[in-house]
Amino acid sequence: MKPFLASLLESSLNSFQKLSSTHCSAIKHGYITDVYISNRVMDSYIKLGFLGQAHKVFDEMPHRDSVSWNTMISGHTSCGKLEKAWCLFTGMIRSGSDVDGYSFSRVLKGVACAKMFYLGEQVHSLVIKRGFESNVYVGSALVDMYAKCERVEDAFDAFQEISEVNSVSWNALIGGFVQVRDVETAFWLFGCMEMRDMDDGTFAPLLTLLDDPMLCNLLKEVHAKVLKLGLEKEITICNAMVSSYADCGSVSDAKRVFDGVGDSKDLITWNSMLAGFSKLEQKDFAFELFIEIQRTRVETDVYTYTSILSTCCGEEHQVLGQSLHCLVIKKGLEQVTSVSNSLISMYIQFPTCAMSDALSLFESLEAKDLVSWNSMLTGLSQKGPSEDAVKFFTYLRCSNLEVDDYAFSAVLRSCSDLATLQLGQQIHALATKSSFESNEFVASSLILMYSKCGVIENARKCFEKISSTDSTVAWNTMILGYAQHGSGQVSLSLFSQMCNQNVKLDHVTFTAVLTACSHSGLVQEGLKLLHSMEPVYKIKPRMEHYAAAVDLLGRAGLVKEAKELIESMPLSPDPMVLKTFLGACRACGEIEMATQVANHLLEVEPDDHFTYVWLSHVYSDVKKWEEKASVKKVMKERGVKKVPGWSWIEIRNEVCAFNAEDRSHPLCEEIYLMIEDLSKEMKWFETDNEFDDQASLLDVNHS
DNA sequence: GTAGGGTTAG
Repeated sequence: MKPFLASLLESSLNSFQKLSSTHCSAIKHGYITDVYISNRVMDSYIKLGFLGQAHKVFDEMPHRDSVSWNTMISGHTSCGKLEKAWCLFTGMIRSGSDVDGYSFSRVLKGVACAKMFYLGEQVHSLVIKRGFESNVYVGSALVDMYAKCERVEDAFDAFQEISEVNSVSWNALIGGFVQVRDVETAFWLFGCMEMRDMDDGTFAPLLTLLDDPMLCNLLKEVHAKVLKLGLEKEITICNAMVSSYADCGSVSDAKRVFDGVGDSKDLITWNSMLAGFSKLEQKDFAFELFIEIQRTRVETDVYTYTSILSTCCGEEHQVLGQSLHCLVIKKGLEQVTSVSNSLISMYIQFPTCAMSDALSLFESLEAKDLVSWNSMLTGLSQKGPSEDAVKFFTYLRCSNLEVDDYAFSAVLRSCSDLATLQLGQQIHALATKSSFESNEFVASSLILMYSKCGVIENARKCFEKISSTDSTVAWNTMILGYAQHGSGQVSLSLFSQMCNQNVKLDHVTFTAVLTACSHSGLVQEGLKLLHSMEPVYKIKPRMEHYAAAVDLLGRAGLVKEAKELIESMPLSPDPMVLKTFLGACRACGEIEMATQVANHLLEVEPDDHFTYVWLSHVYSDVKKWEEKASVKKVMKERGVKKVPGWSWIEIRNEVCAFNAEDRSHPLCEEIYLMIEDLSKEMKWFETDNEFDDQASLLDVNHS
């Protein structure tokens, strides 16, 4: 009878009805009292996902053996119910049942998934007590538990206790080093492995470490090894490889691997390629692929939507983004935190008034996480008003979430924008307390904040405290800080240090050094840098670099050279370059040229108040009152209003804002008397710093 | 009847 029932149970694996009728017949024939039969019934219920039914059988069993306990333990661990699994495990010990290798490996799996390190240590001591540490199953489960808890040294110790390690033991150990992103050790261990032990479980996690263009050659070596071992058809390897090639910047290699998978693609293959296109700014390919996924009727998931939503940014994708939002609602994914976070950051990046859409999404999201908060905070710090970003930061601190490096970095950028030193210092103290002071992004924002507030020595201190010496963003910010402070030579010497220490340069580095040259009148140095960007540093000059160079020439009074530079540009100059040039014309008194450029700008950007105001200044300079009046008239006709430039000063935690000729302050008389005194004093100290007394267009800040 | 692996948002 036993074999009959066993085979019946086997055949009823995919049907609850068949299984319950078999169960009934087992009860009817009295076979359910048999431990073996009951264990099989329990196991089948669990496999069909009916844990409650299995538990009922377990509770009603007159006799239980180790298999009964182990089956129930793994039933609970595999669906994440560690607490219940742990109760069963301790119950098993109390009942005097024989705790064996199966029990340990299963309970350890649950502990690993829940990352309950302290429970894991307790199990480990029991493992030693009962002499199971050399058992490859138990040992590998221990390695995995320590690895998942990020205790790589303990994982290594447990690994060494295993008498005969196999590929699973190796993979679990390497997985630990992958998780803590210790590339060196992970690859060292990989080098120690025998070829025969390497399988898909070895390569897939290792590949996730290769996510930088600098590691592209290593990626190709690993790829070659995969081919050598004949593992190139393994889907997990292919999926990881698509992501790695994309992260290393090679979209063509990613696509080649993706195409090589043929019809065996699973959802992760599609999602990896989609994320790759999205990351590498191949937006059109991403949209095409998304449509192809729909066409092939592959069931999409959360990953598919987060990737495609992050592809939609900017004006051209606004309508598409909104349609995708509808699709998300239709699919019932709007309350999934990661999807909603993608929607929030998508709306924030849309150019037209999308902050309120983002905010209403944020407010209606039930399970907000740190990414949700930080997305909003970053949006507010980029689009303003900065005061709101600061308020939002205080709300975040009142929530039960821990403020992280993203949040600190964003709110400090708003402090820079507001130039509120005291508030910035308070947030600096908070960041230090939370150990984020040496984080490259937080430190860079601190550098920015102190530079903007004029305390360059504190900016330098923050720069010195950064843990990684190769942080491009930190170097860039420091260079820019000195540039704005008028210490161009210091900026240039930092730039050469950066080159000597092989810190990666990017386009921002050049904007910063060109600004430095511009503010310190280092014309030749600046031009040399601009012209060496592409041939020496392989970075193509962008519009902002030309604008900085035009500013450099303009401040030096070399308006003809500025004109020639614009004419020699490989790109046609954008309004920013032309506005900078307009400033140069005004400074050099080139009225005709200024009029020409301004007229062109008035055609391209008729709604921008900037050109009208500057052109009218140009005419005032040379007392051409009629022309000035006609500019004002056109401005009025077109309904363009001057946006006043505001300045502000922080006094005892309070920000006082004022603009030109402002007489609204109660202490106005005294303030103006003080300004008069200071002006007199300044005249005494007037130096030969001729390049810094002209307002730079690039520095103009409006609130 | 035991242990390991690939995709997302700030």
